[in-house]
Amino acid sequence: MSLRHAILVLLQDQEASGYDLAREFANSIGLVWNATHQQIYLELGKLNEQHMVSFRHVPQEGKPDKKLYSITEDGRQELIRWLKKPAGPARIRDAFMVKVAGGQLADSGALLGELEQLSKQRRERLATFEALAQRLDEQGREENLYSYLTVRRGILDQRAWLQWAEEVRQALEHASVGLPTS
Amino acid sequence: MSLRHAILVLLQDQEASGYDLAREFANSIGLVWNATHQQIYLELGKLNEQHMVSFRHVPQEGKPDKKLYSITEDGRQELIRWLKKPAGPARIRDAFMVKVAGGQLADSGALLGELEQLSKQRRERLATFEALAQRLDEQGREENLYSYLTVRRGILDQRAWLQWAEEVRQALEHASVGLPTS
DNA sequence: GCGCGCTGCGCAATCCGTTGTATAAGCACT
DNA sequence: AGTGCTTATACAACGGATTGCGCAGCGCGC
Repeated sequence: MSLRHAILVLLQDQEASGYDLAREFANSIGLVWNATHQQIYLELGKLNEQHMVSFRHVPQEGKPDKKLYSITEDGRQELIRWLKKPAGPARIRDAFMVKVAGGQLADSGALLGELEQLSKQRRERLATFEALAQRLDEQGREENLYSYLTVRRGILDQRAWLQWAEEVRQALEHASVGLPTS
Repeated sequence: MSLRHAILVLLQDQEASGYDLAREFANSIGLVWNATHQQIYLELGKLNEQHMVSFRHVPQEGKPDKKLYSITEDGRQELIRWLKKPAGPARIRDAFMVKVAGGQLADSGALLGELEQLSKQRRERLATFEALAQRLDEQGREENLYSYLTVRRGILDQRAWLQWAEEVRQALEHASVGLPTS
């Protein structure tokens, strides 16, 4: 259970609403830990009850009011405590990979189409991360060291995936030559 | 929910016991989809009720009896149906990455130690995958195409991680020069 | 004028997944 | 003789995660 810790890490830099956090989970941190808005709102509620975060109401015009959360001293202590003990093993659930593994039964054309679509998403993400890395570098890499390293992980991950996708594309195009396209 | 589909993919090649599957989930497929033995036994039970797998009792001496499961025609149909529809997004839970992102509060020394340990595991995995890839290649890459591509994904993933780890190591060693080790 | 998408919050039900416990036999080490 | 690992299966309890639903107003395009 370290969704709470991921939230605390994000709140360390700046106060944020549940909605803000949900967006960050969909982008940057999403590469490493994902969560939906329902999960985040629930966890923020629990963290508040346990005095690890506090919030202030911010009325807005044209938009719904929001709650801006910030980390408390208790929250910071909990984060430090958690950082000290070894992290649990990384877990993944990649349905597309399962499909590739079972590819004999699949339609190569459909698989290639899906691969193209995912590649497009990965290329976009790569561009975003590269821009972000450059920005952090210009601002001073030392001050943003941990953010910079996290983004680097994202970049290397996207590149590795895209390289693999290229291998798959070539292999499947070869394999589907002369086969029915259906 | 595609633990069931991962199981069906594995059973496509050969019949296996719950224990066999658990081992495969801990190794090869574990890179892509992980599951514990309890989860697997439970899912096998459900798959059996829904006539997607069948099993035969195999009495053993010196060891407990086992149930060897194989995929049925219904199971194969379900797999094909699932392969046709687009895969859900990949999900990850990497607690160590969360720790790096929140690294300002952490002890660099401890983080470096954990990094070393994880690197060792990754290097071992890389060696296993490289050996497996070579074996598949010698047996004929065409016949084992989908297994080969899955293993390639594993190799590229480990290499990318190790490259990143090297960057982190250098950055943290720089950063911790002159700082208190506590 | 109508639908769609974005911003923003939240509840409820159900399903998935983890953790703990249990049984049972052989083998290796101390 | 005791401890712990491996093979092999399984139940029960709890907590985490997904899915479905609901409210609410603004802006954009057709």
